[in-house]
Amino acid sequence: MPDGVPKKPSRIQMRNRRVILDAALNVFSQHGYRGATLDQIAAEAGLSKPNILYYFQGKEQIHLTLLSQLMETWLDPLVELDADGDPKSEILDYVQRKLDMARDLPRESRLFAGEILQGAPRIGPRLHSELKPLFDQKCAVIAGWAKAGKIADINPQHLIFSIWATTQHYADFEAQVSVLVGGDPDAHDTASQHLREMFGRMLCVKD
Amino acid sequence: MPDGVPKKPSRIQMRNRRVILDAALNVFSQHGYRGATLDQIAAEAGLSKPNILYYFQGKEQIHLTLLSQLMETWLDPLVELDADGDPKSEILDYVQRKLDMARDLPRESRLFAGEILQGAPRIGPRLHSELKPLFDQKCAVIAGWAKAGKIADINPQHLIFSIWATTQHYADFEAQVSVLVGGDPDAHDTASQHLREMFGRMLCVKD
DNA sequence: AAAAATTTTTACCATTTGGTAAATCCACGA
DNA sequence: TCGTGGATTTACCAAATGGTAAAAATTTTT
Repeated sequence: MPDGVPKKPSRIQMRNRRVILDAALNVFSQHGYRGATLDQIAAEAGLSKPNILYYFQGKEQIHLTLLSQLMETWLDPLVELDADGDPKSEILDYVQRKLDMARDLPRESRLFAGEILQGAPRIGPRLHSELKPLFDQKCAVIAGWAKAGKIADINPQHLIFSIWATTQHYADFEAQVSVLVGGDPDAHDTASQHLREMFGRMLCVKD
Repeated sequence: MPDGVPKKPSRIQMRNRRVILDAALNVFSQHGYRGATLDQIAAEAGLSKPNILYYFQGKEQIHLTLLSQLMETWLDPLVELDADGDPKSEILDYVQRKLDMARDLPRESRLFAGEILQGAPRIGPRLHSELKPLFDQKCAVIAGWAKAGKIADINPQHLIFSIWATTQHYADFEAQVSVLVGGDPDAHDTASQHLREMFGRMLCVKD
């Protein structure tokens, strides 16, 4: 048998790994890294603690696996921002994709927020190696649009920060948002309309 | 001696309480509630753990004291939003005050963010009793300005959310921001200019 | 200075928590 | 059906953690 080549995971392995990661996402996103316990994760997954540790080397590895998987999903909307598309609608569509993600993946959003809030102790390196290059590239695209007069002359970096901040706010600060605008079933659409209006105006080229 | 009337705290009590709360703010804001330990707080404060517990009933009370004190500071910029002032500059000044707070009180911002991120388990009641009434009141003020044609017809609730999100982002996501725009000494001014531009455009009454 | 009150330290304790060793269970191919 | 390797449980453990009791030290009051 060739060494170093892991054999393909069995059906049970596939299922349990997924179950554990899903349970861990619930617990980590709600309580943060140190606030989460293996017992909680095990209970949520319907498995025993030693059984969890049969599939993952430890608590940190579970957390790291989640963050790694998340990275790709998280950057995807920005990857899709097309330099050859219509500038204004490219950016507004990006806003919409991020807002939809905050609605559809609030646990992931909070997991990421918690990690950054604590100084990115575990995902820091990937911010440099993965996020930074993509960010710089897309900033250059936006700067190009601005220079060409296709959109207003704004600061691309801070524009992206504002998009991240406003969209993720609805997931990360949901506890506060729900207190202040509780029970509105159309909340997502209202937010979408508001952000479209805001960033639409921001990008308009003034005469 | 009259019962229930606490005598005034001594000089030592005043000093140590302040020292402990400052140390706790450092630790809680960096590691979150459960991630923080009394030993860490004690070390940071330069006191022994039992001595900490001589001044506060327990870990939770320290955290709660911090959040309580923070509430006032946190709402202050919004309190100052004046219904009788010039609408556009009132709002832009509010943005500026919030951004300055993110720069000057990043620990407080992260403490608050961490609490909300985890579902506001300890400060939840105060969101209802203190934040909500103020929020509703100021939303009404802004709605009045919009109705009177003094500013664009925007959604006041989501406008405030966007202001909170964009300003606090610089404190709460500082680990990410510093990776992406590292080492710019004028970062705060650049952000200020960007937000002025963005919210200024947002509020302009279109013809 | 002596007494009283407050502050600090020393020495603990019970529980929680991440993790391990080894025995047992079980699915599945020969 | 029986053996085998993967999957699961049982029974632990050491360290960390929030917290306490009581003695000792220090400050304040008389």
